[in-house]
Amino acid sequence: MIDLALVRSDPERVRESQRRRGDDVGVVDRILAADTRRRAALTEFERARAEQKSLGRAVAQAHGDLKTELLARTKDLARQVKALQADAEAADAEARDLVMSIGNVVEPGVPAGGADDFVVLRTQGTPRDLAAEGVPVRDHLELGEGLKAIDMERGAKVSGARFYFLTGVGAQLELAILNAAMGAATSQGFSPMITPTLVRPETMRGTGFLGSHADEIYYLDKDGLYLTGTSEVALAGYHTDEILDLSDGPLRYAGWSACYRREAGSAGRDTRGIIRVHQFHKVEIFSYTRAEDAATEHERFLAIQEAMLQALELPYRVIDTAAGDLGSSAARKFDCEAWLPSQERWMELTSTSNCTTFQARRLAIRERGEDGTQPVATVNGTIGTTRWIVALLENHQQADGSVYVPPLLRPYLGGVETLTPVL
RNA sequence: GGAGAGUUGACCGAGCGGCCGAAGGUGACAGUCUUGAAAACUGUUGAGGCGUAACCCGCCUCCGCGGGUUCGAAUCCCGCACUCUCCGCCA
Repeated sequence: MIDLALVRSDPERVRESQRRRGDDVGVVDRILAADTRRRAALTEFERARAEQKSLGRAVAQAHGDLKTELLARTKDLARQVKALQADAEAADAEARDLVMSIGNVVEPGVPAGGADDFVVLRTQGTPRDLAAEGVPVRDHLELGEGLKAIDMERGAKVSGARFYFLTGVGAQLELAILNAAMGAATSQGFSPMITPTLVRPETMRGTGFLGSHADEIYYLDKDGLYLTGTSEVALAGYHTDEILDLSDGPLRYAGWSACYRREAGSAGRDTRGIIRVHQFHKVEIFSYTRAEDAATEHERFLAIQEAMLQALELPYRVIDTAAGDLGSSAARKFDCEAWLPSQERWMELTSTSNCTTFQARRLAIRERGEDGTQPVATVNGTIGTTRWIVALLENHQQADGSVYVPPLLRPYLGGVETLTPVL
């Protein structure tokens, strides 16, 4: 939820944000109109209510005829107050719905446009020339099957399309990635967390995921619970309705969880292997910071992500996502994309979003300031997922179908330097 | 799944249908005292909103959430969520 005060004081800034996102600009003026109605209705209700209260106090002290007379007046007033309250509540709900309907105000510097209008900030490492090395390019599934690491067929048999088993070294590889990520996060001061993956509607709504992406989310009708697509949801909900003490710096958490995604709009895309699946694991870092420190924290997240990818010796590029491709909560988003040799394209491995005060406003998460409280900012980012297996297998493949293991992961794989095919 | 008890501010905890946004305590902050600290004493200390752009001030809302009764609800009634205890069931 954006700041209503900002809409009032600087509507043009909000209009510009909507324009860059490619969203409805007219909503800004509808918000202003609704807010005017809301305040008028509220003032009227409050005036009537104040009268009712003072009359009520008089009733309590009056006796006899005077009391009877006063009671006659209050009855009518009570009806009036009730009606005015209903008006005020309706006007408030209307204004609130409108404010809730728009995405976060994008940060200055965010490229305008849609999914293809990202800006490449830098490219790190060089994709191998596999042909020159005499390595026949195998994709991650072929490599994974050779290693007996990935079993798609049985995944489909048991659960359907986009499900899989990780077996043997495949399972170990995933645990290695996640453990390395958890280790990196804790050494950077993030508290390790294992989070719930089923959440209440209020939590899902509060984190901004029930907007345009609602179709992406699994819902358990019998229980009224949503399956989360990222531990960001639980980590953001963790401090709902709290006033935090950030005087010792940001609160930093690293959440490990299974993630569930319906992939409703992506039929036919990335159908081979484990690039796009319904269930995977992820380690997510998450910070609650002061609003003025959020951009710095965001850069910090990106640096941690890049350090992970470099330690895994993966060639990648960093993109600054265009406004139209941002989630509703994000004011700015950086993705790291690794090279995918089998498809000769870049594939997203990490994403980090600065949500500024958008989520915190919805979830009522504040900090105590000089005078009163103010909403905090939230920042989130990926530092390890199942999908990283894809990039590792493909980029580190050898001519014989074996796969080089970067040193960071070896401690989790019994010290081996190479994964070799099972014949 | 069944039965019972509970949910009040940062925390503990009292609360009669009518000066109750709520006693008392703890904590925190400030002051007095002290070379300094502790102790003691004194004071301050919830959130959201409207008037209003800001101050002062005034007003409204909030006692788990949502309804209802009433001139008037933290208090009475109904529903829901959550917590705890016991029983049952399953690990």
